[in-house]
Amino acid sequence: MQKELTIILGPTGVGKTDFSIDLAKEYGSPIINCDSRQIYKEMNIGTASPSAWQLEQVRHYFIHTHSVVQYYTAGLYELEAMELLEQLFKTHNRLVMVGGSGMYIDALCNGLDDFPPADLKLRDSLMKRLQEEGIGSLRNELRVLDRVSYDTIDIANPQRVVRALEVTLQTGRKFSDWKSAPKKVRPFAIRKLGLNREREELYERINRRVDMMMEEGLLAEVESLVQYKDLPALKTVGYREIFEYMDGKHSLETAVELIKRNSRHYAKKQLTYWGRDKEIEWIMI
RNA sequence: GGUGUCAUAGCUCAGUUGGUAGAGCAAAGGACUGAAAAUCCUUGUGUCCCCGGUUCGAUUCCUGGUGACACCA
Repeated sequence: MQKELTIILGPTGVGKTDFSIDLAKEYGSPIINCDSRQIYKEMNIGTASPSAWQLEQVRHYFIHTHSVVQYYTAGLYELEAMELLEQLFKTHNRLVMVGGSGMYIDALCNGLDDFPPADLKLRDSLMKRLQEEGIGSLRNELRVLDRVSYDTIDIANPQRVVRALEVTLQTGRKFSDWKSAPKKVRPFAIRKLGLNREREELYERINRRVDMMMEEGLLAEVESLVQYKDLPALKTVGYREIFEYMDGKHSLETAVELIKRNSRHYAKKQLTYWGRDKEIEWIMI
């Protein structure tokens, strides 16, 4: 029998968790998470992770399994998740995956090119140059070292310029050359189910959920993570705004409003990301 | 009741020495190959509160009205 992976995706707050548990029960499948923040054991309330009760219903993978102090990326996720799927498909024909991180999903479905692991020291020094010399300097260097990337990537986006330069300098091979590989073919079928709701309803759910997070103790959760506030994992909606409140940048009330707004922005950004993926079957709830 | 200030985009406000107007936020659209809940790009027509007056022309000046706020009674 053909092995099949069903991926449930959709904007934050749409109701993926409940949907995935129902489907997993129907399929007799565990749930593989592909949410880039629920992976972290330190982040619970603010990432709207499944509740303890929900976790008892179905076996979950990649929920609270990693630490924010680890450097984690879509590339590592691709490797770990593929290995897990290989194991699970030995005993299952159908598996359920759920999450909202578009890039993690793409990494799993199509694979990323085999860049070497990032050299974080090099990245830091490039970031420092970005601050001191401005983006123009880095752009010029990229134009000399890798003209194709210079012409094709979003040159206005510092993160992209730094990344292209970082790979080129680190490997001695142009970033654009690394990207030429075709998509990887997976040894199982993939079905993508996209959940969506009327925009207004989605936004109301998001706003309400943020209030609930505050009632459940989001403030205390974030306060307990101050020591990690500068790590990439903590640059996350719901955490960043409260760190800013703790720094006196705005009131707690304002922080909550900002979390709501930024969550709405995030939901919209997710929908834009998936807009071009024609493989997704959309379900309006 | 009197005096004063204000009334412009969904919100907060700027501005037009008289030639029908623009910022921030909200909102909408887009990009995306190891930071991705990240990072970046694009989009601003609205009875300029209402009636009248002056004027070639009023959102702008003037009379009156309405509403909000402040102070005085």
